[in-house]
Amino acid sequence: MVPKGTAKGREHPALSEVDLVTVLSALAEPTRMRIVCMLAEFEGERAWKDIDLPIAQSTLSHHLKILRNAGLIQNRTEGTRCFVSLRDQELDGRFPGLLETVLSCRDAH
Amino acid sequence: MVPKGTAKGREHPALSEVDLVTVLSALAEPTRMRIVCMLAEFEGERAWKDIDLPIAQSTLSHHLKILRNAGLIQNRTEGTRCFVSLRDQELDGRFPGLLETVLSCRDAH
DNA sequence: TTCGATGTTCGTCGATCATCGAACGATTCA
DNA sequence: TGAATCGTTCGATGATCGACGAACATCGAA
Repeated sequence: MVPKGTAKGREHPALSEVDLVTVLSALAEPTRMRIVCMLAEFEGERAWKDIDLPIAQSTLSHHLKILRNAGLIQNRTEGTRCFVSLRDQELDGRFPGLLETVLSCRDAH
Repeated sequence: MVPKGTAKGREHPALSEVDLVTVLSALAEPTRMRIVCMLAEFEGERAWKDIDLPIAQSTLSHHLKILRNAGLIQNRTEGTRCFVSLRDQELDGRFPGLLETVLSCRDAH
């Protein structure tokens, strides 16, 4: 049962099926926290390639998968390119204030 | 440099030295989340012995240590007994709204 | 069709983690 | 002093995690 629209196996779970602990686990890792902060600053999509961190491509893909499974981000494919963005609106519906609060705590250093 | 008041090596870090990711990591585990929720419901101290979960004593002690190191809880010794409570006020000073938001998200199932 | 670019998946490695029982240290009580 | 209680620490075990390179799949361009 592979989704037909996207050839690559990226799945975005319904947020109703996402657990709070899963979200916190996704955020409880420095690299992933950086990614989420980076996406929050840009208020929109960010190209996959523009996420430049000192890690291997496969490692970045791994982290993005975890963030995706936690309902924190979503992917959009355009040809061979890929764009990433936060699911902040939906997330706020499921966990009101959570992402905003975490990000504000993070901003305060 | 062992604290003299408490013979057992329980240390409570200054919240200024606690990292956000550390707090999230501490919360990102089902058993520890249950403990924090349990303490939040009681608005005050809870006796160590009254934290009855289906885990071994040593495991519980381990989880409490992690919560302690993350600045989430504090211990008070009275004779041979031990009482645990949230550091919610201090925590709110360091990470405004964080604990409250997380707990409200948790309450909402 | 062949090539290059883009992400994902696979297999592996070392590190960290949750869990337990056993041993330990501190304290109270007899 | 001796015994019991309470909580921590130690050591071991199996599971999970982050990291990487290599292989793979998809798509656009030549």
